[in-house]
Amino acid sequence: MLRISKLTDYGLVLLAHYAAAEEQSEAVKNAREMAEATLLPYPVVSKILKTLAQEGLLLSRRGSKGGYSLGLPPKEIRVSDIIEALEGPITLMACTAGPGHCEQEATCQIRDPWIQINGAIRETLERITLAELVGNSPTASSRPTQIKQVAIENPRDAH
Amino acid sequence: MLRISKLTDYGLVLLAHYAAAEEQSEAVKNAREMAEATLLPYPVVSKILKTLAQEGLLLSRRGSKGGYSLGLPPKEIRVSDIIEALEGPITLMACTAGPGHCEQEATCQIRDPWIQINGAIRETLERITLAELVGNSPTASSRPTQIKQVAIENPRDAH
DNA sequence: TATTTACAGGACTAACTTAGTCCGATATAT
DNA sequence: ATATATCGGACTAAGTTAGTCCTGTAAATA
Ligand code: FES
Ligand code: FES
Repeated sequence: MLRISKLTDYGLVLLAHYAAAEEQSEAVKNAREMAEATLLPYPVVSKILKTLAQEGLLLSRRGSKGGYSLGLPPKEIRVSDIIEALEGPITLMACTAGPGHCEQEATCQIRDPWIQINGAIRETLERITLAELVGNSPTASSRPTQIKQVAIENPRDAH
Repeated sequence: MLRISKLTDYGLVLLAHYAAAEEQSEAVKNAREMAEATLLPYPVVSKILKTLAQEGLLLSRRGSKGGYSLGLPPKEIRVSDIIEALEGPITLMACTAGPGHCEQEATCQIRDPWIQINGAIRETLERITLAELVGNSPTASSRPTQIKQVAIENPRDAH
């Protein structure tokens, strides 16, 4: 079903909350506050925020009055960055990750086009930022947000 | 990691073989022949072909000299059809499948944009056919195959 | 008609992945 | 000192996936 894990989904939701909080200059929120805001279990929220901090999407401050705040402006955090932080590279299948990952390589007819498809999907996710996710696209008021698709060049046409 | 299951991957590969076989008027191939061609275990191939036949992407003929052949011309089989046949609707997360699937709905800020993203990815996969996958796009000789991305309209701009 | 071939349908298992919990250590503010 | 919160990682239960196997049925052939 071509899915993203629940934890990653939570991560998106959590970062969206941080982006919204930042607008109201309440940048620092700890894991407990976020758990309450999202109705998610505290240990789960804690685990996800830790990972996001490791990956630089959040800044952490320890100790009393500690918590997390966004590590970058919402406009500079791409949806693809969030997904990659929580579940690694965006690859639909083993063989799109690089040579030697797929046992079918020897007899496979469709590796190259599939790599192109994978790239198109990844680029779609690269073109959406956290700012757009929470409705603060700089273009939002003037025209519809365009998530432009990337043209896929068929490698078989290249010669 | 945003993945497609191995079985679905195999299904793509198998259908690509059928598309290639059809060009050489060897339309009917049984599961054993396909297992040999792809180096996949016979039971696995058999299981996948059964499902694809159920879903109408392959036609089956039982008995001696039986086997499977494409149920539609390669140009009319979309990559999204194949994925949906083998793993159900293309939904990245529970909440993109419809209301009532996601426990976060009550507090969620990002459901609408996420549905748009999901749609863009699905449409990307709808625009690629099996014919293009095996290199027989009608446009392939004249210009690069363009997998056009779908513009995502931000629902927040709609009013 | 008997036999062989091949799909149909579905039960079943082992391996793997994911979701979620828990704990001891460390850093910070008061 | 003490309370607060993150850090880092181990751990478990539940769910999913990949792969196998078996019995039944349809078709071709001799
Ligand atoms: S190389 Fe992996 S499916 Fe083709
Ligand atoms: S994440 Fe499911 S409704 Fe928002």
